This record gives sequence, structure tokens and C-alpha cells, in this order.
Amino acid sequence: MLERTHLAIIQAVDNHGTLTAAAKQLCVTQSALSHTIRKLEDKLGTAVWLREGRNIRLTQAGLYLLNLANRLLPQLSHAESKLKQMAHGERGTLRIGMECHPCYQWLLRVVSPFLAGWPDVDVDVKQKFQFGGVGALLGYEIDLLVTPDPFYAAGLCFEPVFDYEQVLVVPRKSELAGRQYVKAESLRDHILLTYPVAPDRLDIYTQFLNPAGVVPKRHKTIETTDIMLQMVASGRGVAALPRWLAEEYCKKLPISAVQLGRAGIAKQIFLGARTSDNNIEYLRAFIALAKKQL
Amino acid sequence: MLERTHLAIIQAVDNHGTLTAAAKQLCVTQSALSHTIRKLEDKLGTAVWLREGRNIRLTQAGLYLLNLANRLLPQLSHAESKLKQMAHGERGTLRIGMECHPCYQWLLRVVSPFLAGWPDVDVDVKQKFQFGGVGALLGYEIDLLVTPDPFYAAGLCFEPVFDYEQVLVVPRKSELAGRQYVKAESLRDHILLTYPVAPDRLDIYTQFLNPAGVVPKRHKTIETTDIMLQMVASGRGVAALPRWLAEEYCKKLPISAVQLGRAGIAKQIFLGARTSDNNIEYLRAFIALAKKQL
DNA sequence: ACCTATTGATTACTATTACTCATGGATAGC
DNA sequence: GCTATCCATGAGTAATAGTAATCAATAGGT
Repeated sequence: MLERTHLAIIQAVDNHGTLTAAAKQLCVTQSALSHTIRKLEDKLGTAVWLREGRNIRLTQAGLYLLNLANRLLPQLSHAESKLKQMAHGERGTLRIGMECHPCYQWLLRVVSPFLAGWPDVDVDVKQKFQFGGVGALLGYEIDLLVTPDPFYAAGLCFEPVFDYEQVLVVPRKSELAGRQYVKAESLRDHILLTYPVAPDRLDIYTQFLNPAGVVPKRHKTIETTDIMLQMVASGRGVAALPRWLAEEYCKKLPISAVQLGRAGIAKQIFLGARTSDNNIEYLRAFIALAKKQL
Repeated sequence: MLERTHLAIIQAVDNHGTLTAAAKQLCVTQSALSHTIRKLEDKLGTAVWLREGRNIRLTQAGLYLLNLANRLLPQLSHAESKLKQMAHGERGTLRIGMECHPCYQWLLRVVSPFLAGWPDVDVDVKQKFQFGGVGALLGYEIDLLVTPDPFYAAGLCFEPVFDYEQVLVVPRKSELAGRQYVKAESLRDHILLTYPVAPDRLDIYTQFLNPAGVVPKRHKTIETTDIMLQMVASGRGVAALPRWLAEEYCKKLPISAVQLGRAGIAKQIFLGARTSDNNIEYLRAFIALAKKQL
């Protein structure tokens, strides 16, 4: 039988490169590991590691197991901590995934009253996902997903939590600042600042630049909103952000928000969850709170 | 630690309703289950079942664990059956390395029936190797190497899979087209088109031009066979290719194949594998298929 | 080309653990 | 109220996973 220990060993050996180091992490002797993996391979009938001199490397079967381990072990340990919380009378941890960089500020405004209303529920926010936000949701890596792209898969449900307009943020003294709206062509001689996300996931490209066949003068990626807008303020480029976020910063920095195109770009943010989690009270409460926040 | 057994027990008890029935399914005594679940509850610090008279029912925590079990156990057992198949060589990925550009067409004719015969084995073809094809084979980057240059290293074995003649492909209206064979000197005023490979790995150099001390007028490299022969057809140069491949294209393009030198250049293609992989059924099957294809 | 330190493998022994057996108390259904 | 069946428990045993000590192989420095 393939046991949890085996997966843990495979993961540890992969992390450390050697049996000895892995043994130290797992608080057993090297000998024990050697025995265990030997027995595992005997049971499976196939080699999991290739012994090459004094090093070992995973076989195809081993790689498959490593993949399995990386998938299952976090779920097991999360389950354990959740059960521990249950044992202590706490409600649990709400793990929120973010696929919408600028929504962070909005999220904070929802999390704050939530934490107040549910003192025994913790909140954790994650932003990087190997298989995308939906994958993380389906893989029980997160419990809630904040995203502009709902993906209606079986077992998931998405609810819109707010509408907003995507606008262009420009330096206040820029020639673009006063206009009623900017055309895509105007960006030809501007530097575009965005979060480090693939262009096909950026609305400024998919809904504005690409349809017009326009490429900005340059494209720079920046992690944080604050720095990004500092850059805009100092005339180093322009950025596309939600209007509510832009207007907040307009108070603090010499920048202006301008409508994108004649029609503007309308966006919606969704909150996704597993339908099987529908009975979790605090999760429903969070969604309700998010809708009210609007 | 939450173990696989625990999840299995939770699932079995839920299925059968009683400990006794679950014990029977799991091939242990009722007593053993009783002990195990008791210890689990002690470790977790929370009850998993509610004892109601002589029946037991899952608690909130138990329901959570049941959910986890239903999710994880199938993955584990699926992994086991997949590994069993891997052990029997029924399933896996055959990673083929190519060191012989024109052989691609030949390979396709072998891969096609192979995929049909081994529905659970995937095929992946790689063409670039940091340390050469043999290095990739020894480094477990690939499992099979298609090459014109066998390299008899320890732990590797090469088998010839087909013979062919390397010929010069020229425009049909070229003065070289009608000849019985071309001399190396004739290439002095022709442009030579080859795949982008180091000259010391090109037979046209090592076996034909270099021995005669001849350098072609120019040397251009082209990635794809189709384009290369389009170039030949339009009089932009000549190329060296296997006769079987050249003759296929002669039907479609105004080009001709001419023997290289008085004796011609005989070549052989080998299939290399690690001897340690000799027990992998589908790998042996592929080699057998390749030989039959001849 | 040789040491040396470190790797994984192996053997023999030990401690732990998981299990069985036997039995007890509780309860649902006839 | 009787009986069959449920789960719990304690004591003893078998299986297993662990350790310590040692060996053989090898990567890497000198």
C-alpha cells in the first residue's frame, strides 16, 4: 500500500537531493529511509529512484509519485490543521485566492469586517497558482477565488460581487489627462505599466490595444500598485486600473484617470467557490459580505 | 499523523454503517478498528464519531474527513494501478531523441502503428540535446535515440533499423541532374543547403567533401525539409538527403537525386537504448516495430 | 593518481505498533 | 425479558519499522 510516509519521503528526497539529508528532515536515520524505499519499490514492482553512484534520481514512476505527493500532502496537512482548529473550537481558515491584482485593496475592505464578525475564522490570501486559480479551487488549495474570469466548471459556482470600469491612469500634466477618453492609437508613444501577468490576461490588451492593432512604445511590469502609480506620477508611463482604485490614488498623487475608448471598458469581479462547501457558514457569510460591500 | 488507513476506515464505516461490517471489508477484526479509531481521535483531539447506543455517526470533523477520504483515496488507488501498469511496461512515456533530421518522416511511420498498439503509452520526440544524443540517453533525458552514429558505450545498445543511401538532390534542369554520379569537385560552384547541424556531423562533409578537400561555394542552413527542397527546386542550391526521402519529393518537385561519388554513400540508422531498460515491454516493442517497418 | 569525506546499502538487533483473542457492557428488536 | 449484535477494553503476540554499526562505492580536493 502506498502510504503517506512514502509520499513524504519522495518529496523530502527530491527537496534535499540525498537520502541522508531527507532522513534528517524526517527525523529518522538514513538507514530507515533506505529500508522503506527498498520495500516500497519491492511492493510496486518498479524502481522509483535510479541509483547513480552515490546519488539517486527519480525514475518516471518516481516523478509520477512526486507529482502525486506534491498534490496530496498539502491537502493532508491542511486537513490536520483544520481538524486541530475544530478541536479547539475554532471555525477554520478561509483561504482566498486572488487572480486580480488590483482587487487586493477591495479585498482588504471585505476582510476587515469579516474578521471582526468571525473572530474564530482566520483568513489567508494566496496569489500564485501552478494550475491557475480554478485549478487551485478544484484542488482544494484555496476555498475562495477572486477573479475577473469566471469559469463555469462542474462543482464550482461563481457570483459577481462588483462592477467597475477599467480606466487609464496618466500623469496629471499629461496631454491625455484632460480628455474625455483616449483612443488606442494614443498609447503608441507611451510606456505601458502593468502587473507581471501574461498579456492575454490583461484587459488593456485584449479589449483595447489588440482590437485596434496597437502596440505601446514599451511595456514594463511592476509588482505593486503603489510603485506603479509613483512611476505614472513621475511621467514614466501609463497604467490601466479600476476606476475606484485610480480615484483613491488621485487624491494622493498628481495623476488622472481617463476613460478607455469611446465606450469605456466595463469589468466585473467574481467570487468563486466549490458548491460542496455551500454548507460552510463562514464561507457563505464572506460572499454575502462581499456583495454588500458594493 | 493522518494516515491512509484512517481515511479508508472512515470511508468503510460510512459505507457499511457499522464497525463490524467495515472490519470485515478491511480484513481486520472489529477490535482492531476500535483501537485504531480510538487512537486517531486521541491524536486529533476531537471526536470523529458520535456513539449513539450501538450505532455510530460521524461528527462534523468526521464528515470533513469523509469528504477528504472520498477525494484522496481514489487518487491513491488510481496511482497504484497506474504504477502497476508502469511496472509491467504497459504504460509510460516513450521519449525519443532524434539526431537525424530527415528521419523524422520515417519515425512518423513507426510511431503511428506503435500508438495504435500501445494506447497507454505516450510518445514524446525531442530534437535538441545539451550533451548530445548519447548524453541525453545516459542522462535519462530520453529513452530511445534515433541516430546515424552508434556510440558503443557501456550500458547502451544500438541496433540498426534501416539502410539507405545518401544522395545529392539537385534541380531537375541542372547540369548535374542527368549524371550517374557527382564528384566532390562539382560542388565547388554550388550552394550547399543543410540542416542546422555542425559540419562534422554532416556526412556530405565527412564522407564526401572533406576527403576531397572541397569547400562548396556557400553553405546555408535550413530547418525544414520542405523549404530546403523548395529552394533546391528553384535553383538556389543543392542538398544531401536519404534517397528514399529524396525520391518522395521528386514526385512533387522538379528535382533529381544523384549518387554521391563513384561508390555512393551508404548509411545506416540505429536505434539506441539503455540496456537497463531491456525489461520495459513497450520499448522493446517499439524497436521490434522499427525493424519490421524496414 | 591518490586520499578523504560522504553517499547509499546491508546486517543484526530492538522497540514499537498494530493486531488478535477473549470478554464485558449496552442496546435494538422480536 | 431474552437474544443477537453492537462497540469497548485489556492482555498477549506477531509484524513492522526503527536503530546502530559497518561496508562498498564514489565525488572532489590536493
